[in-house]
Amino acid sequence: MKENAVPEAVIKRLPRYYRYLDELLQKNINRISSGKLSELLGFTASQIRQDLNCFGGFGQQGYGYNVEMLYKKIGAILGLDCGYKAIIIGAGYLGHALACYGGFKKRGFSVIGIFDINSEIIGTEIGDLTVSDYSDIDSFIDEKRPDIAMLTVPKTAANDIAVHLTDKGIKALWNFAYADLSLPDDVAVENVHLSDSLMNLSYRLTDMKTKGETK
Amino acid sequence: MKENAVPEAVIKRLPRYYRYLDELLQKNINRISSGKLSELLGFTASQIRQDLNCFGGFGQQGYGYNVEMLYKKIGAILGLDCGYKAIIIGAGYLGHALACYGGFKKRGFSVIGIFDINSEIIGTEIGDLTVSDYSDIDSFIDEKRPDIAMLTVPKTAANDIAVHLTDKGIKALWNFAYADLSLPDDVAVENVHLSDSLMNLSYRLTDMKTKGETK
DNA sequence: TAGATTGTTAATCGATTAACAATC
DNA sequence: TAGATTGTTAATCGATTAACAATC
Repeated sequence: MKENAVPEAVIKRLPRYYRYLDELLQKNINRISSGKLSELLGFTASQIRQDLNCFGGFGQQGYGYNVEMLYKKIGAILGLDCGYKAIIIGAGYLGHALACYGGFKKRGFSVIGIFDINSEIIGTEIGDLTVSDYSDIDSFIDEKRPDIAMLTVPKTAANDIAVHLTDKGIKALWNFAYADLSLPDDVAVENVHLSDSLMNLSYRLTDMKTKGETK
Repeated sequence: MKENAVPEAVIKRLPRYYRYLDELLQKNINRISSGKLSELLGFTASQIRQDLNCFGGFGQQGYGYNVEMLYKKIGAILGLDCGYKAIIIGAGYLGHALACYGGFKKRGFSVIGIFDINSEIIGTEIGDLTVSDYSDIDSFIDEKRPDIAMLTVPKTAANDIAVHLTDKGIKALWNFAYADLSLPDDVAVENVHLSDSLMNLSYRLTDMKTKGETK
């Protein structure tokens, strides 16, 4: 029952397993070997067996893996069956996009509130949510106990808000602000630094061009 | 002049260097040692020296690094001085968010067009751009020669659009659709799979909770 | 010159791949 | 049983860290 110290690299791959297993399920494929998964995912068969074995023997020699069982197991490992409730802080375009995206719901997350400080936005409707005043956040958290806060606020405001939310007991932050948050380490922070991602793309584009010239 | 095979891990760290060097510049700090950078960035001093040396000797023994010079060098390595032009395909909330975000401009990118197929959206204004009809994309590309396409379209449409754009000569795709694109390998693709990111956060939250119980 | 700090080599660590015995 | 495919150990590879001579 105690599966300690799963390598970070393995965790990063789990969502990808989950997505492709979902696709297999939808095609009514209920059995798969590490070799076939390898073709599909682009990981080596060896790596796949190694990865899955971090969590226990999910397969069967001579047979392979049961797709549905594997899908459920990985979902459970990822915590997708916990029914985590999320709030969005910042109702700009990005906040809107997150509120409207259906894919999260499909993976077991629910967005139960969206907040802003702009009085022109407060009260407007986004899907089935109404934008609330951020100054009401404390009582909301006390009542509804959200698990995850999605931060789509300007980077200057991000750290103060993050500190406040974690003081109120929120243990997971999905941070879209282009800033690093300073928080106690019993808080999970996942940064989505879009500028970093774009610069990475830019590097590779530039690198390809120079290699093309050299050739 | 030929600095081959820079490790992927180093590239991933470059945007972070760039961001913190920018902050140092804004504080008028123009000299920094790997030790100080280490405190700031959370990389080890050793790693920082190793990283920077992939591109040549930017520092000076007994002195450290010149912040402005380093900032410019890293910017150049990332291709930020190339003045890359981008188009956004998909003018939903996410497309809007990207179009309105000022941070890309600051890093040398310009968004020169935004496209959609929804006739209700076509013609509306987003910042200083007007949403164009995606069916006009070919002539636009021929005329304006954008370098990067940002894909914020439904996952079912993503691959076809990606293939079309790369056929038209676009060599870099920033893909926000939750799908993997099948493209020739002279095309740079950077995926932003937000669901993966959220599941990663979910894993860590879940993992923390179980560890808390065990303790 | 003496002190500081890089550039660079060597040692360590972790992750990936290969191989194969176990077993369904 | 024979064939397939896992679970797992060992080998390889790459990335990080430590150490220190070079040198500003």
